[in-house]
Amino acid sequence: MRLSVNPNDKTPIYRQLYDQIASDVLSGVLAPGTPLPPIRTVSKELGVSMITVRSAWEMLERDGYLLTRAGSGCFVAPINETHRQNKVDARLSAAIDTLVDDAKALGVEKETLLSMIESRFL
Amino acid sequence: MRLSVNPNDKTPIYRQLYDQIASDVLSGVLAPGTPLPPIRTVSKELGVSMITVRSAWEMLERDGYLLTRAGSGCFVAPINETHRQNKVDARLSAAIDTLVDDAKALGVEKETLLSMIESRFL
Amino acid sequence: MRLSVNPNDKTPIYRQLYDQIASDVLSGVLAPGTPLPPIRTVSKELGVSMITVRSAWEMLERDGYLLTRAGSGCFVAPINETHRQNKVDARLSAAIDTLVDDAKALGVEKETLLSMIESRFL
Amino acid sequence: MRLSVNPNDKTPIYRQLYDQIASDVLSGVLAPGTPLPPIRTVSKELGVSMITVRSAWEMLERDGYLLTRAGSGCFVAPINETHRQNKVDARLSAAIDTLVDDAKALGVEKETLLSMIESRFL
DNA sequence: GTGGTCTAGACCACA
DNA sequence: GTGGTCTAGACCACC
Repeated sequence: MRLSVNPNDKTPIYRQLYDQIASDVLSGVLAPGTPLPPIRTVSKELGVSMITVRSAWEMLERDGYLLTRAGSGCFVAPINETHRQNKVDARLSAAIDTLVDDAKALGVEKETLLSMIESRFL
Repeated sequence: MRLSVNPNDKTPIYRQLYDQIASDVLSGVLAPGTPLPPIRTVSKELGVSMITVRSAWEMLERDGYLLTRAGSGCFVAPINETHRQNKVDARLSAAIDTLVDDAKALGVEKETLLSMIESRFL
Repeated sequence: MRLSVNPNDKTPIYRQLYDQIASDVLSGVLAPGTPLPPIRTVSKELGVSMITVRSAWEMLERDGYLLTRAGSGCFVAPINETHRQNKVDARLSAAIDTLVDDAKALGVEKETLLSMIESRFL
Repeated sequence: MRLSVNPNDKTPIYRQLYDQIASDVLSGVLAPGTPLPPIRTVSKELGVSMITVRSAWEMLERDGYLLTRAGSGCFVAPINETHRQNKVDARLSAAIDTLVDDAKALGVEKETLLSMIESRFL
């Protein structure tokens, strides 16, 4: 698992961490049961405060991506395959809706948009 | 021109205003030279502070979407066609990059993504 | 709205705050749209850190009890009546299940339990 | 005696063990004098650390539920009938107070609460 | 003025 | 060792 953080990005650090781990869980890169490195370790390696890391972990647990066992650490939560698929769809759908609405507002044709996307998908 | 604002949305109000007007200018819905309603009118109709409206207007002027003529109000700025096209492309490109990166991180295939988008484009 | 906190209680302070406000929203004591006092004010009055208060507020927003508008403050969220009733039921049901399981494990009869409860309900 | 443990539960493991045994002693399922399995056995069967089991046992001994005879292991402590009844009452009373306070805070009527409880007691 | 985020410490409970 | 909670500051964006 490779975590990285861009402090200059306008999206909050804890959000960047959340997104990376959530993606890895949803894509299967992080298998259920996998232990995560201790908060303090992540904190040191990324050069951010423990609390910032914790904040991301807490959101991840709330949303069902992680399980934490006090005293032993955090683990990737088991996830039902249909449930996983639903979450992937939901996440993509939201992003797509935003993009499509934007394209419509700008008066961009469907074909134009699709070809732009295709060319980006390498 | 129809402006609307959702105070509960997480995106700042001045940003919501900015985006709507910028889109309308770029798509041609608002033709160059079109006068905008006075700030105080917009402020009252939307129920937001004049300061908020002004900050959106200032940003739009800074980015070349509006012109202020002292004493007569704000007008949609003239815009060069290639310039317009560049801005549309830039804006869409950013959104597309985000979406494509997200799709990749989630392990979604190009075909799946394209078909999802196409179905949304009604 | 009267908030109070007991630092000696084993339940975390942010949880105590959460419970009080959630109850007041669910019972109707806090009507939708009611503005909450600023975090800093609550923080000072209760003698706890701003962050502790924020943590409670954040949970409340996540769970749909509060809406926050950056720059203007936090407000009690609108709530559908059936939704409200569901939440009340869910919360009581969980507490009841715990109690009944406990009573069963201790070998206490239904009648005994009911009379104990009735006598407490003044 | 059936002990079980859920490591994902938020209540500490030693507490889960404590509660189960205390309940069994108070309800009479575990009669005074009954020997408990050795700590190492419990530890292996439940997949938890010996230290965790020992800390539960120590707490149970401290609270008068168990007796340790050096060299022969742990046994359920003798218990006076009135003493037993007092402990049962104290434990239930605390749980009831919490529930009733919660119900009051939520504006739930006594009758509603009692009927909810009765229906759960099958 | 408001809330949102972050830091650098600290203490406790749990395993 | 681990995570859970809390403090006392700070800076920023928004209204």
